[in-house]
Amino acid sequence: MHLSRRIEPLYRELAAVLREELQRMSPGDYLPGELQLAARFAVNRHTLRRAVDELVLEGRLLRRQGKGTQVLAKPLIYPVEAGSAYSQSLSALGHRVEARLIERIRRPGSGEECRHLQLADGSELLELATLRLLDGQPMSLIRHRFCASLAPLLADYQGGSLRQYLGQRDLPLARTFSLIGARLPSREEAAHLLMPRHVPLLSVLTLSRDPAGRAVELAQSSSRADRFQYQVAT
Amino acid sequence: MHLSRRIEPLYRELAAVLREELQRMSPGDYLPGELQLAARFAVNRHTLRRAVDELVLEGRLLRRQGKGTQVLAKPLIYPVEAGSAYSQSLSALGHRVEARLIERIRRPGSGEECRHLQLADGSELLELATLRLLDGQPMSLIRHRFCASLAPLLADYQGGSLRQYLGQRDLPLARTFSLIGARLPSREEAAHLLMPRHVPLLSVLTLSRDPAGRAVELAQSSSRADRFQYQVAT
DNA sequence: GGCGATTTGTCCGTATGTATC
DNA sequence: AGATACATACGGACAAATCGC
Repeated sequence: MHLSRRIEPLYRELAAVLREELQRMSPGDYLPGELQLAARFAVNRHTLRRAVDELVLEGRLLRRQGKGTQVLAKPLIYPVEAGSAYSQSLSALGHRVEARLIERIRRPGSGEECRHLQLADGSELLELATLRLLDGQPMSLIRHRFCASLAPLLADYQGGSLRQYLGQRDLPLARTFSLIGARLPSREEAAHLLMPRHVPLLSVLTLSRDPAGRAVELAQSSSRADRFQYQVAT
Repeated sequence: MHLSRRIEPLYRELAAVLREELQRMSPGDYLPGELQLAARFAVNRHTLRRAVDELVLEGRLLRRQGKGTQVLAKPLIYPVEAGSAYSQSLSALGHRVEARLIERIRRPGSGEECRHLQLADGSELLELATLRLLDGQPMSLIRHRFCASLAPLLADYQGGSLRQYLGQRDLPLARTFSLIGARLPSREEAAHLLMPRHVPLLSVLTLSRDPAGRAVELAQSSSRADRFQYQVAT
């Protein structure tokens, strides 16, 4: 049925055409519907979808069921000072920083978590999950874990800088070490961060201590690697 | 035709089942064929393929046309001190470290490279590319860039620890800063590192200075994020 | 809020191409 | 050359999310 032996599969040729056309579109624009595009290229809708899959995987398009497929902006990279608090270094650069609390749960800690926090194995932890936005764009997810005894102190936290919140309540924190890795996002993480599945997350595990040296917070931040770099000064 | 409203799409449920079953298989094992698996779960082959797609994207499976679909090894993660020399921290832990020189070229530096190295714009650079292996497994690619005037000093380098080589020639180096990011490998990088395209690289740009404070080496290391984490102590 | 219309998401069926052994 | 495996492409159907009326 195929007219000639193509060197490239059809869906990849389509992807190349679309990729080229995207450059003449503006971020935020919507692609024509799938049926419409499939008709234009005279291919089956599945073949067109497969082509669009490629561009979604490359981070160029965002698909939303019921709405359409949108052209994404080319990402900027924000270098973040690894040593300082999350919000400070960026807002100092004139960026608008937001932190939204998206989850607050109590649960028993894993062995490793309790070890880091110097708690007895299986101690109850308070976990807060926050979504960080930079200039309105979702950038990072952070899971903060505290000993559950700190729950009263954190009861009023609803968003904004967590470091500042704790500092105002006489619990200033300082980082003691960080473990930096990278991985692909889970489906939930990708959904929260409005990002494609294939773009890596830069993942940083940090342990923070109070002035007396007690381990207080174990935080796991996961940031879009296409928008973030961590800078470590020595 | 659907029996009930599923919370998760079928292909994701299948993926979860397969992911679980993979843990009882050994690296190198082949999955049963797609038709066979589809029959076992009583789904269409496309639906099964979609489930396997998920696991391939997660880096758990390797598909090869005509051969089959193979279980990949669960990677070990080596924490590496970000501040110290590459070889030292790992060989101290009892790992076998190798460095192979794979390229040596002279070329004009880009604006950014020259700026970091405090050279005039367009100055000639010497670039060495090394492949690092840990316990026989390729782990990292490093591109070292020096001012070309150092070429005589580096003429004899053929592999092994570069820091040690320079230290023995009265040019000890110390890191001044690191910029850490993550990205997916290029086709070439994936080939050198014998890794799948969808596993992220942890990428670290470091500038090193000699005891007099002169910027000497700009190094860009790219390490398999499924095997490496960087540890930063503060 | 309800109700279509539109758009993307999932699933099935079938056929054929291509790589490997 | 034949068998088997994955890859691509076509087709149809319905589900689920979104939006406007």
